[in-house]
This record gives sequence, C-alpha cells and structure tokens, in this order.
Amino acid sequence: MNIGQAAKKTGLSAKMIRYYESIDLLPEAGRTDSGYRQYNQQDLHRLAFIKRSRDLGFSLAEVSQLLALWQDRQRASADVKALAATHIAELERKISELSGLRDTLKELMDNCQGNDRPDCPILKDLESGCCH
Amino acid sequence: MNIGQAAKKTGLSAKMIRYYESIDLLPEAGRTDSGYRQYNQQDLHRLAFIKRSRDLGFSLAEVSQLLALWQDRQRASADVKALAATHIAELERKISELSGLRDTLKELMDNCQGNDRPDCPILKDLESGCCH
DNA sequence: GCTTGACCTTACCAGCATGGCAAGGTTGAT
DNA sequence: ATCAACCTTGCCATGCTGGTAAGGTCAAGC
Repeated sequence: MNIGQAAKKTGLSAKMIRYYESIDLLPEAGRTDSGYRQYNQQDLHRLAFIKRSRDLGFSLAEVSQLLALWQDRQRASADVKALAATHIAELERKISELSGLRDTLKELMDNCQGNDRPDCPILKDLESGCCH
Repeated sequence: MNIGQAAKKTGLSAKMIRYYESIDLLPEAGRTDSGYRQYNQQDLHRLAFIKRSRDLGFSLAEVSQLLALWQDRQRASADVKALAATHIAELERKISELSGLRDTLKELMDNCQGNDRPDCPILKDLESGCCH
C-alpha cells in the first residue's frame, strides 16, 4: 500500500507519516523498486495507534513512550497509567489556566457597555499594568 | 532607560521586546549614539499593555488590534468588546476540547489496574483505531 | 590608562507539529 | 504519447520564545 492510501486509512496526512518516520517514531518503511514507501497491516496498526494517541492530546514525545510500552510485552500497566496521569495533570493545568483567563475576561466584558462610546473597562484594565 | 531595565519593569524579556519591535508591534525605539535602545515612560506603558494582553491569552495579532483600538480615541467600546468576545469563545472552545480529552483519558485510567501486569485498557484503546 | 563585568548589539539555530510549494520521477489509463 | 494522479526530496512558513555566539559599550575600581 502506498503512503496516500495509508494516510487515508489512518486519518493522517502523507506528510505526517513521512515526518514520523524522519523522527524515528516509525521504522523506515519498505520501498518499491522505484522508491515508493510501502505499508502493510502492521504498519497501519502502528500508524493508527499514533493517530489515536495524538487525538487524545499526547505529544509526539509521549507517543514515543507509549509506543515503546505498547511493544514491550513485559511492560507494567502502572507505567502506562503513570504516563496517562501525567498527561491528565497537564490537561488539568491548562484547563484551569484557560478558565482563569476566561473568567477574568468575562468580568471585564460584562462591565463594558459595548456601544459607540470610547470608554472601555477592558482597555483600562490592559493599560493598568505597571506605570500609571 | 536601557532595554534590560525596561524588561525588568514590565516583566518581559529583552528578547521579546526586540522581537515585538521587529514585527512592528512597537515603533522603532530611540537609540543612544552607541546604538542602545532607549525607553521612556510612554514606551513602558505600551510594553505593559502588551504584557497584560499576552497574560490574558491574546495572540500577538490580537494584541496588535487591541493596541490600535487603545490608541484610537474615536474607538467604539463595542469593537473592543467584540474582540474580547471572540477571544473568550476561542478559550471556551479550547477548554471544552481539553475537558473532553481529560474525561476520556480519566475513564481509561480508572479502568487500568496500574500494577506489574502488562494488561492495560489504555493501550488497548489506543490500538483499537482502524484495522484490528 | 587598563581591566573587569555587566550590559548592549545583531544574527543565527532550536523547538512544536504541521502545511505549502517546487521540481522532478512513476504509474496506470486512455 | 499524453495526462492525471500519485510519489519523491527539499526548503520555507507558522507563533512565540529561549539559547548561543561574536562583538561593541559603559562604569567602576585599580
């Protein structure tokens, strides 16, 4: 199977697949005589694993670790769980950071009349940084 | 005032200040005879505005628009409010995206024993992408 | 006057993950 | 033979920041 088909089947782009190979997330793909990359079911399986992991928000570095665990039949599920826990913690951190921003902005926005006049508490807040 | 002092006072880095100048977020700074950038109170004010906007999660492109509105005495506060509303919507979108990921992962994690054995529903989920 | 250290200058490379474009080779069907 | 649809590599761009290098400047102390 050529790269385009593998891309279609996994939901990745051909570019991404080549990139993943270039950073050793994938082993070098087999090639036809004319140099086209070839993918089999096993390759697709690995690609799908990567895709799903990315969709769950893991970074490529984390995906790399997950792949290693996946391949390791002696793995301890605790290791996988720990990786997931770290990622969840990071997600929580980001969520609460963004929520904080949203709340602050919402408050500013609620105080802004949103009319033709120039007075605006949002701008007032932004400018009230350091040096009055 | 040299760039280092301006950086310290605003909480930005000297690098960031130079970068902001290079992308025309700031006017070209005045220079001493020897080429050092010089900053006055007004410059600091603008820098602080940028800092605060960034802290609230606005992109540099959005900061640029905010600065334009800030400088425009004829502005309508509705324009500022609209910008903030767009940004809040984007924040909401990201928050709910991340929350979805977190929930999915949490569920997977709760089903994982996290012990020495290799069986792991997290990996099982990741591999159950396309091609069984 | 000379040294030293803290500052400043520009310029380039790095990351993350992906998209885009260019210039060329291959394949398969018409 | 031609044409479209694929493939190849390579380089550039994004957004924002940090790092590092090689050099110029300034102020203090000797």
